[in-house]
Amino acid sequence: VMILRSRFLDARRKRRNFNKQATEVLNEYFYSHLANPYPSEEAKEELAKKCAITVSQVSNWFGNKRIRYKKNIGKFQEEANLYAMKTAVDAAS
Amino acid sequence: HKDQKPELDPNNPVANWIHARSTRKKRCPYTKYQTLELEKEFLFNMYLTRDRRYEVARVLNLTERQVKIWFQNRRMKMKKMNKEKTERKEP
DNA sequence: GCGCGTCGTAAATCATAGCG
DNA sequence: CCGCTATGATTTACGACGCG
Repeated sequence: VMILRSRFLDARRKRRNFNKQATEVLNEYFYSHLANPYPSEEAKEELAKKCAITVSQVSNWFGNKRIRYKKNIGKFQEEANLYAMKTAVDAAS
Repeated sequence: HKDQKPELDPNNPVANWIHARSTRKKRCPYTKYQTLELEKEFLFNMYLTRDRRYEVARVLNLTERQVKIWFQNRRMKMKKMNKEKTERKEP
């Protein structure tokens, strides 16, 4: 019984990657708050709405992003520059 | 020649991300048997008495602290699952 | 003060998507 | 089609803080 249930729950691990614009929104927030990339509950709800995903998924994304960024800052440097530039352009316009 | 960013250290922003625990046990995944028994116990009751916790820990070769924390995490998981269910029906 | 509760998270691990 | 890694989700383990 428990085995059946655990298989059912594992089915939730069926996933799709988030679409490009959702990832853009999340990355924009992450890199524009790089000194403290911990969105409040309200900010998470707003991001969730903009990305058409759940608040839990937003939390998962930030958890994964923080740890993976920290583990290898170099790998993300290019991405960081890209989003820093983008937000600078947005601020100018 | 220097941009005045009061709160941002461009070379290592991670240094400001407070959480940096050093003396923590490495996570060790429990066996299928341990998880199954913990789930059965959870089905029996979501909250442990002290005696029950001692027994479960002894039988599964876990510490009482591990069993306590497993139940805390399991309750959080259940809460999350319930929330997801109700949110997919109401709005 | 102790002891166990929740909440949010780090870090490791899991499972698969999806690319080359 | 196949291996590999990127990615989203889940699992242990705590710190912070609350309550009786």
